[in-house]
Amino acid sequence: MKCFIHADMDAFYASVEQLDHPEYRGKPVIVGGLPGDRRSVVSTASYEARRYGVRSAMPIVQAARLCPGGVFIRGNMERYREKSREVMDVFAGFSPEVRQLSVDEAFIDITGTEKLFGPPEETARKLKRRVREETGLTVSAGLASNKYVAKIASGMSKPDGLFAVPPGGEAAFMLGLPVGKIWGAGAKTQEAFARRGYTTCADLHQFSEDVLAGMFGDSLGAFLYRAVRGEEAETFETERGTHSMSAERTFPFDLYDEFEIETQLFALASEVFFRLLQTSFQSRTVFIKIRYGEGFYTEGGQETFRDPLGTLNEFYEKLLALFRKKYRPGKGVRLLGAGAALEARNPARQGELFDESNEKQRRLEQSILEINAQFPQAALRRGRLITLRRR
DNA sequence: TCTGGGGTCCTAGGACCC
DNA sequence: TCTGGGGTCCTAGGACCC
Repeated sequence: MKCFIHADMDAFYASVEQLDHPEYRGKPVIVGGLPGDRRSVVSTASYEARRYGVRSAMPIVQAARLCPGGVFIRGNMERYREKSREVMDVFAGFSPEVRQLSVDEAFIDITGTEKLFGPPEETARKLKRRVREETGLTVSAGLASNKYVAKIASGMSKPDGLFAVPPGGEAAFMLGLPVGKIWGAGAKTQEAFARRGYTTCADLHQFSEDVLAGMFGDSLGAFLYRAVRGEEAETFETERGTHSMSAERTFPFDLYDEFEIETQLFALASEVFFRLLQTSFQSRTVFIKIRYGEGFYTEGGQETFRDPLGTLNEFYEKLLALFRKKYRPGKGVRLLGAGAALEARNPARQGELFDESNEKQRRLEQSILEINAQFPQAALRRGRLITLRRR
């Protein structure tokens, strides 16, 4: 019998802030932006802040109205990632099979670890204690015979709880839940449930897989059929790798000036390209994203080329061409994004990356990358960005 | 109350090939 | 001389997750 823990940190970013700043403990902490930050949203609200109605994804200005006395913090991803590594190290002490889902949660396969840590519930309690002792943070745990049910169970126990679904009790556990608890059915699917009058998993359980597929499409239908029965989600069974890399920025005020927009595009291209250089991937596909202030309307464009990208300059030129093709002049740009689809580097064609014409440019870009890595504060970038900073 | 940033996966249509 | 069918790659858009 398989046995999994889903471990999910409680209000992770806010908890790290309260750990690092004892004066914030017991206070409503809101990570995501300062009260005056236009267009920022709440990333994490501490449980104290949730009592005021503050929630993730809520605009910061709204959070500031609900909780004027709150401690507002923009956030420090570097620090959260560092803390995340500490937590994951603790998990690794309980099983070699740890599957990290995001910065603050993971599945831990504890199948067959009874001799080392005792029965599953005891193991989960030990894990929670170890996380608290070694990192100063609390974690909620769900325990079940498969990852999907463990994931839902951990959500039932927040904060700092433990919820165990007994083996064989998976379907009964799911059937008692409202459709809102189905992980993988978001706002749109919830609306579709509501239109049809479905409120609990039991309402969905009465349908065959074919009927669900007819209502929701083959893929979602098959997923829902399994989910309400407490069966493993197939997406958890396939190992997934990195397929793309991107950066995007929402501007406090819409941009209208084309030079400024293109300068921002260059900044995004630099970010992505230098991150790309630090991986073992190459890219032949670039993409952009434009969101207009008017109507919150978003459109994208992408293009695939025969040969992999060689230089930042080349990446930027390709993004710029796409942008000029898509952009509707005169419209205010709210958000701009740039990215690249990744593929394994082809060693046979490696030589082409270093062809004559690109070699000088590549060396220059590589040294900029190295200097930036060594002296982050130096921020050595191309002239175009320096111009941007002065404006 | 206007709605972040970084990702993955799915769908649907068109091009192209056999 | 009326236009099959399956596989694969590409593009655009959307749903969903934390």
